[in-house]
Amino acid sequence: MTVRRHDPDRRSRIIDVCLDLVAEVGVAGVSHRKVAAAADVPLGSMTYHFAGMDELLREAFARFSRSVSDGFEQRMSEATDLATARAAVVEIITRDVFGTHRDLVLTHELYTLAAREPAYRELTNAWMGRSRAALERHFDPVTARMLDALIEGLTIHRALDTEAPRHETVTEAVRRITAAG
Amino acid sequence: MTVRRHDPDRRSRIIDVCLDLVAEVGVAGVSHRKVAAAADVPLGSMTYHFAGMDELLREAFARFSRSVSDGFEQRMSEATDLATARAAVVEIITRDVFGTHRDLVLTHELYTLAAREPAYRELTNAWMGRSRAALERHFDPVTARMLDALIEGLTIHRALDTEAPRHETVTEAVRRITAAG
DNA sequence: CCACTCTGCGTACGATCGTACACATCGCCC
DNA sequence: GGGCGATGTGTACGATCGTACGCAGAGTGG
Repeated sequence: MTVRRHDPDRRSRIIDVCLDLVAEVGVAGVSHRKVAAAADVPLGSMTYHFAGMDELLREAFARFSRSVSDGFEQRMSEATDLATARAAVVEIITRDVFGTHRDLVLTHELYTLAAREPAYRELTNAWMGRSRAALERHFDPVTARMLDALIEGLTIHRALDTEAPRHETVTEAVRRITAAG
Repeated sequence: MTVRRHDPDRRSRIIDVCLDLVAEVGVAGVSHRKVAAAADVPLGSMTYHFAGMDELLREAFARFSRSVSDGFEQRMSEATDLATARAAVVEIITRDVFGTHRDLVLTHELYTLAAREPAYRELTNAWMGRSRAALERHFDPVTARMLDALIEGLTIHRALDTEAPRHETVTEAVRRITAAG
């Protein structure tokens, strides 16, 4: 016995596995036992590292939202002028944000939690704040707000509507919003 | 004993109570027992009227999405020209859609389910289809698409961001999207 | 007015859940 | 090298879950 006595990344690995599990079965479907099994750690390790499921979920979604924001900033920072900034936004909508099914599901799980519990709303607030800040490197604040909302709506409709908006539609929508008033 | 032998609206009442309960504690938090208690029906009545929790949830969200769509169509049907149509969209964003906390939470719960299970995606598809059709009474199809996405994004950001977009921002965003290309 | 069917209910069962807690093992300091 | 915190683990408990199932009444045809 006594395998893996020293496993310093265990806590972090649990968080990652928890995210994968949430993506698969939803917040409603996760349990300490399932996470423990998926992460290949004993059940007692859950209560040792996390005070409860809430703490684990909050840390998991904090990590998730930070990573998405990182990608967003990265993409926007590569733009140099209006044209490339517009193109970056289109890229974000059609590729980045919900590029994987995992990200799509996790985003909605987070929104659902945020809609009900203020603690999670802090995460979405920070997320949206960073998005807007990144957009404001290229657009005025009001336009950035609109763009951020447009990105949100288009990505959701891309994911949840069988007739996804065509690429030209996305490009045109970004053009209209970013057209000088 | 033997109270309420004849109770023809029972099934419908269970569905309504289930929606309220989901709004309160989330899909993750509902159970046959809690719904039964809230609806003041015996536990056995749950399995009698519904094959399982899935069936109950699906019917509940079908009812919810239909009622939201009804309100959307109602609001858009009252518009008579471009100006009133634009105003109607602004009204929808700033008042109707997530006017109540209940609607906000239920919408996200539904989206979360739809992101993972195709059965629920049929509901969101129908919902978005009806929204677009209502918008197309006043705008061309491509613009209707963009508008629908914009409504989605703005309502979400209104709900999940402490710094909600101001009313003029919403008006301006609608104006830009609906400006003739 | 009896018997039979069908609607609806109470309860009980096995599974699974979160959490607590006693115990094993390791690294370290004297 | 021997004791002693610190770290990590296994198990057991009470609660809650979905669901099945036997039974009680009400309605109805004869």
